[in-house]
Amino acid sequence: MKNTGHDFTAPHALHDDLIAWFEAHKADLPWRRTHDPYVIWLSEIMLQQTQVTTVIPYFERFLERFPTVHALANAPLDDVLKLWEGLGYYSRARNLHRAARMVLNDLNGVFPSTVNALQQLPGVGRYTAGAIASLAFGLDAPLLDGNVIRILTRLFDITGDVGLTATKNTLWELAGRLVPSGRAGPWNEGLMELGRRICSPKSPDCDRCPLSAHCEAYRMGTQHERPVKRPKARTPHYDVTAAVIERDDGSVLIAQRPHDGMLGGLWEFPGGKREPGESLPDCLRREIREELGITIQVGRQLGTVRHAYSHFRITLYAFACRLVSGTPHAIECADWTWATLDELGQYAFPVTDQKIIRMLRNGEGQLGMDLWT
DNA sequence: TAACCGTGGGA
DNA sequence: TTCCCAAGGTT
Repeated sequence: MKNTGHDFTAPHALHDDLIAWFEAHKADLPWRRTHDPYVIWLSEIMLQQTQVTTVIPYFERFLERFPTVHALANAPLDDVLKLWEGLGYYSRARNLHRAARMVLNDLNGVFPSTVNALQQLPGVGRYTAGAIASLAFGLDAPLLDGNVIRILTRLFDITGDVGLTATKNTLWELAGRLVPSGRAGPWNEGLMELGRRICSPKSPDCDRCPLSAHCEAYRMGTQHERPVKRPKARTPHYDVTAAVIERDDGSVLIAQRPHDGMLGGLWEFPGGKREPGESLPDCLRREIREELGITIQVGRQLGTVRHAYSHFRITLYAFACRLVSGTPHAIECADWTWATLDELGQYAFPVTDQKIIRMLRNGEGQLGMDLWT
């Protein structure tokens, strides 16, 4: 164990300074109006790798539609994904739904109330378990997220690479020793609020920081160099095609992605990644044949969408297409259907396909007879 | 362990 | 434009 030279088992000005600042400056966030473990749980899942301002409208809509864990467990997964549409990391929605059913079926509807029991729920890791335990149940549990990592590496001027397990273990151990008995909730939440508003990654506002007197990095002038992390590799780029296959009645064909993997369970215009040397129409015809077992004619290009995912970038080329032969049947997709432009709103789409839909609605990509003349 | 998993905002 | 980053978890 690394000796930080501090004894945090006794009351310490660090705790009082942070909690006093938090009580004076904390924002009025929707999930701070309750201790309902279901509500805290929902907020923590949504807040994983997602900023507060992004989460708020999703949180409000979700809670209105699913006010209790019972309501969530009894809903179809497709309804949950629709409410998650655009929020990203969709495995969170699938795990949330599965966990709700576990609470109902395996735990008699009683939400788990210990760190270990919470961590048994799918989608709940060490951080989220600590957050629910301390914020909903008032337990003396630590948590370690990006904010707390930043604050602790600065407070104690920790130079280890935070991507390494050894450094993470040190930080978890430190976070555990720092939790003030009986005040874990405001302490943990105060750390995250401080990290978000004052101890920011690029431009920490040390002049307004209630902890600057305790901060070793501030004393040494190294706050901009903490935390230490190794740079990540550049992301590759791919060309991707999408087919807007229109029937005579104006409906278009959409396919549901497999429930595991990227964007699992969401709907999209069928298509896929272009192989080296392959033309865009060839790519489209191949992908549609492999996905749905049909042959299409590729018409006019409707537009392009550029998008950056976590680990790669794409340029998506959307084409107007017609069915030539065959009957669609699910091969590499989970499901498929024909839908009119109005009906598309019932399905959950990734943002890229939402942009294609927007093109169609704006008339930028006019479908119909003039495609072929 | 390291790769994978989305999206939007800010510098 | 490009890069980083955000109340992480899973495999």
